[in-house]
Amino acid sequence: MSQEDELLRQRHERLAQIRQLGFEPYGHAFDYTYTVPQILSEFGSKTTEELTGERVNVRVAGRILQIRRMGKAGFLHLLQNGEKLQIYVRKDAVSEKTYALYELLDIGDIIGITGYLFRTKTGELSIHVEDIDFLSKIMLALPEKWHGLEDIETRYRQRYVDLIANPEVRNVFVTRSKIIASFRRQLNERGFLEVETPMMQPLYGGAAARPFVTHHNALDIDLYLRIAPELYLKRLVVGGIERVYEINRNFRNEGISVRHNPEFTMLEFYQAYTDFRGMMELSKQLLKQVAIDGTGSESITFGEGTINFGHFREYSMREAIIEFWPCAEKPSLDNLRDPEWLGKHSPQETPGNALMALFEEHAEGRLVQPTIIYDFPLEVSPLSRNKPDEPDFVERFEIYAGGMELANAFTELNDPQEQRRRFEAQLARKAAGDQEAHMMDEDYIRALCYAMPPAGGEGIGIDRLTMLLTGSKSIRDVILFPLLRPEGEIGIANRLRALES
RNA sequence: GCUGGAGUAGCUUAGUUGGCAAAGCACGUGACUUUUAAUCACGGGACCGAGGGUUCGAGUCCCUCCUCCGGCACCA
Repeated sequence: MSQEDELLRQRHERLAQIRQLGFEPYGHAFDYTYTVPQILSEFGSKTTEELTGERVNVRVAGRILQIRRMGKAGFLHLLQNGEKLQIYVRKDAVSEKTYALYELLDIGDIIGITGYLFRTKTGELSIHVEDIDFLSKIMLALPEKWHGLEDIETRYRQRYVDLIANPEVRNVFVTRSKIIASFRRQLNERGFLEVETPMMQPLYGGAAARPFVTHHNALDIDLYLRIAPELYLKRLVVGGIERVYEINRNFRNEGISVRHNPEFTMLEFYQAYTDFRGMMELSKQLLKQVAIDGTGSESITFGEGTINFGHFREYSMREAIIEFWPCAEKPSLDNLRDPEWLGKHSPQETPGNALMALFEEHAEGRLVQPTIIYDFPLEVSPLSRNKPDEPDFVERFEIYAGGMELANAFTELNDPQEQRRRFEAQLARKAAGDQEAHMMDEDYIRALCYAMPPAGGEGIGIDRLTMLLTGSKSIRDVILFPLLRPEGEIGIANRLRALES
């Protein structure tokens, strides 16, 4: 018999013994008076004398992480909400039935404890157990206590085991939640309305990306999972929702990397009567406060250095290319304005695309400290307003930190004629084979024909920001269930069935 | 898609030039009523990712495939 089948059989047998003792091992409520973290924060500083002077009775539930049995007594560690508390069971302090249950407990079982707080000889705050409720039975073996679960594939596939074996993983997702809560609070305080717009769209747009396609049976139409909410949110600005935001998933049918997951979370917000300069100011305020709310400080450690969200450098795209040019003979601003020079230094088909490619090649990865890059070429910005004094460029900026693009913002294009021309240019690119070119969205143009107020808009990648604020090197570490290939036969159903026969 | 690396017991790992697959934790039995990776004794547990091949003999060498990780490409 294999090890795993042997363990299953042992635990199946123990389940029967627990039932024989009169415990119902699944699905009944347990009224606790404290959680483990509450006990630790409330009584963690109490002395032995204080705890014995005024006895503190508690009822606590949790998962057994460790058992140290010593004859007619034993110590267990309970895990709840990412924190551990020791409990102490001794034969002469509990009923015969409770002690019999204690002897059947496995690491990983979930139990409820009734008892009182005390400190052990070595000073550890613990619960002196008076009664045990059995709440749920583990059937499989947890990873070992010292190294925990290290296999990356298992950690992602079985995040539930990862969270038990590596309790610190929980902190990443606590921080992620704080980041999102901070954006919500800050935007709500500024009068922004949170909305939800379609994730399944008959036409996709608002970004350059290939979509996922799905099908609605009753209507018999193909739908696209959205690559961005942008065009819907701007329809709402037309409709008079002058400050609007959405925090939700985007789906892009492209490669996977340490910075890319096919579904990812984006904050997009739009504000009427401002422009990209206004969005810059707002971004700085939002990001600084999010860093504080998420980590307690505007300055965070990332890799070997620190990143300070209290200060943002600013370069035009051309300045950044010059600043970070890899060799001593740097190009001049005039070089970067010269289509011929750009054509010689990049295989891209247009000067704007060439400039963008040079920026991404030389500058992007080196923008570790929060940096605002502004002045984007028109060709890579189909939804941004032109710069009045330089019509081949647009009023757009991106924010980089930790060598990654975090945010993208611009003065929204609200001229329907110009928007029509931009869509037509995209259609031409699509006809020429660009699979990521935009589609013509006539309803969106119709909306602009009802007049959209001038507005600034911005998108912030929540996953990447979470990476920075939690020191995570891979986007998979900030997504609970990152996309992996299907696992294949697991076989647990067959093994459970075999236990019953 | 291209390219480098990894896959050995439930977990974490070792495995020499090709020669009987090891260890710690976990598990089982026994001892132990304040332990801290508890301790002590004994025991069970592996189709070495899958499939082929070379060989008297393959965890080890060769081929194909699967999964994961990193890089490139694509993208935010």
